[in-house]
Amino acid sequence: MILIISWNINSIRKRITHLERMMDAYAPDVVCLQETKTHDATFPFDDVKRMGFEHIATYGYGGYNGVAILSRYPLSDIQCHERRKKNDGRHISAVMTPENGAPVSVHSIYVPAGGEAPDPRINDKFADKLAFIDCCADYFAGHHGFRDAVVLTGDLNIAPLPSDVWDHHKMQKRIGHTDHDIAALDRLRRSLNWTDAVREIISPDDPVFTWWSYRQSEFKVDSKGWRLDHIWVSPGLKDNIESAEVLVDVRHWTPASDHAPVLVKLKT
DNA sequence: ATGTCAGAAATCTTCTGA
Repeated sequence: MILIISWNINSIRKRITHLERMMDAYAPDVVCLQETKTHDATFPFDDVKRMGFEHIATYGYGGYNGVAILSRYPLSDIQCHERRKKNDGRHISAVMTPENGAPVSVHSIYVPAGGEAPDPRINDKFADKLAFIDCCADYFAGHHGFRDAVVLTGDLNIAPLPSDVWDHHKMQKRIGHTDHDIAALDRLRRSLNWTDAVREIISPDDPVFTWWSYRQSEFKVDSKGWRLDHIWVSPGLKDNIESAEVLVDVRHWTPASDHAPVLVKLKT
């Protein structure tokens, strides 16, 4: 069994006690983080190692972005990926080898949010988001050697299904739920014939959210969110999905990240 | 336009990104 968590932590230094609490409560084997918001020089390596995660891969980018992989098991072939010719701390991967299991390739990805205007012709940030996703799709399509055991995780900043937002009609013109977003995410999904692990377990008819805005003063964590964070598996792992859930209660731990972790268990 | 966070650079506050 491999227990994987993906979490946009919104500053690992601000959230270090929450990270420890989550490790204790859910005992994951590997944790993929996004928005660590720290240079590698100020990454809290000692704290994370003390939690039992001695194998750490980080790709920091100062006060913004930043991704990491924290593992109980050895990591090899750590790669910080340049995407659309920018080195801005948005994609890291490593191969994790469990004690009594086969190696698994693990990816932690932070897709650009995309700004406000839902038209890539006038909104450079949105065009950059779509270009980033296409670069990831090209990369995975060219890496058939890893097809058997790959896990893609992260804040993909897209909610693809009507049940992934709290009001499908209202959100169709909002970045993250536009036709452009959904088409781009589908191109990425087809790049390696990925399976959306959460939707294998939870019916596509049921609302599932991983993000709730800080800006809604009366936000209801259970009812008014978006599913922006995902864990996908390659075809070779599709039949290994044992369970999947969003750790909604973590969104209530103050001071909270605006994202809740996603947890998937894989049979090995 | 608005709401609320986090980090940076420079202060007792404003900016940027989300």
